[in-house]
Amino acid sequence: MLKVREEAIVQAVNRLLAEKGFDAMTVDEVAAKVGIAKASLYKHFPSKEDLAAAAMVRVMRRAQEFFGSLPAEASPLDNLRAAVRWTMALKLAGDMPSLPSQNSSLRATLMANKEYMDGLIDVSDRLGAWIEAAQADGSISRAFPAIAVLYTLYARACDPVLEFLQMGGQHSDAEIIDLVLGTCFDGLNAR
Amino acid sequence: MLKVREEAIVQAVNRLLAEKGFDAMTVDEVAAKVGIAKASLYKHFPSKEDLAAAAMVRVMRRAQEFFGSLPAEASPLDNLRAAVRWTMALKLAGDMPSLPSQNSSLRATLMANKEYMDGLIDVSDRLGAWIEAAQADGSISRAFPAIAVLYTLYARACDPVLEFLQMGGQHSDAEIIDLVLGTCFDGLNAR
DNA sequence: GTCTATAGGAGGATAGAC
DNA sequence: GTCTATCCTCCTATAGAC
Repeated sequence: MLKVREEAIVQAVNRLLAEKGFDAMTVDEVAAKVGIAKASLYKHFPSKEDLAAAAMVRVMRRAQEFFGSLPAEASPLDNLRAAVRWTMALKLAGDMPSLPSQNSSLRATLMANKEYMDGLIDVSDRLGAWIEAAQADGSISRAFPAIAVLYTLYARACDPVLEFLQMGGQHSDAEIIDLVLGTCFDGLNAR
Repeated sequence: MLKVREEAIVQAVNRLLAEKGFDAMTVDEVAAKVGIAKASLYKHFPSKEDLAAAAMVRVMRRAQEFFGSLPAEASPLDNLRAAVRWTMALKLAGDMPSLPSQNSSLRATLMANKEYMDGLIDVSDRLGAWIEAAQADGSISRAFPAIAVLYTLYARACDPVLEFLQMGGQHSDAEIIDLVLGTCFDGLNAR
């Protein structure tokens, strides 16, 4: 019962974080969306920052589940592309929470959250291993440090190009994903 | 005299917008940075949104000046790469103001600002012309709609990869620019 | 046009009853 | 654990003297 209620809270937080971002989201909105009083929220989560952290933990878990669903025979590059596709689909669906990278109290709460940090490290390790394997087999360029490739992939989760193209209304979500995946892996230059 | 004072204000706003973003920036900080009282600020600019708009007008003007300084013999692709370089250098130097794309009162103020809108349209037109020329001469891939290319270039102005790499401390600003320029134009895949 | 002082309101968090 | 009612801080914006 408690778990169900808290899942509903975190889901509402997730949507609001995706829609408006952390700063613009208010705790009153979260309470209204869940349909409970604000004070009740604070019985479940001690602060707004912890609400956001719970949403991040949730999305990290979903990423790990997605990784588990990937076919074993896929190449490292296939896995990287699939991961980026999954991330962009989440964002286009309005389910990718977005946090400001500069907010320090939020950063502190996140980095103190063991579940989030463990998930982040696990996800980064898996992506990192695929990146190095893909560079070893020659599918990803060796000109870039693996960490730069990792950051570039992570950045697709908050790429404004996605929402701009979506707002334009000229392309379906699937087309947008293909487009941005193309610019990301193939580059803007003609091949 | 008034122009000098206002230029100092806008410069302070520009720095603060680059450092903390619009939401986290307070008018008190701006006043403190300039060294005048907050009420005096409001004699020059009617609102916080107008302060941000002035900073955006300034950066747009600087972009137009930069375009004017480009050599006439440069190819369209050269110009595009130079523009992205300039943008990223501005961001790495802490001089690229960053605004939340979802704030509606800010959007309204920006879109009501003729000087900003004219600058934005002029910049977009110049970039758009280079993009189409580069696609015509075969240097930029024709697989992407010109508007998607334009968005992709604009997005380098707020690319988190830049600050992440900068925070890592492993690369100089020049190396970071080369790296991200490489991922942007050449793609992650090996060529 | 600069200042001090303050209005006005939003929003995070808590008190205390049930 | 849920509610209502409130506290308190921060921040934008303005009043009014000089």
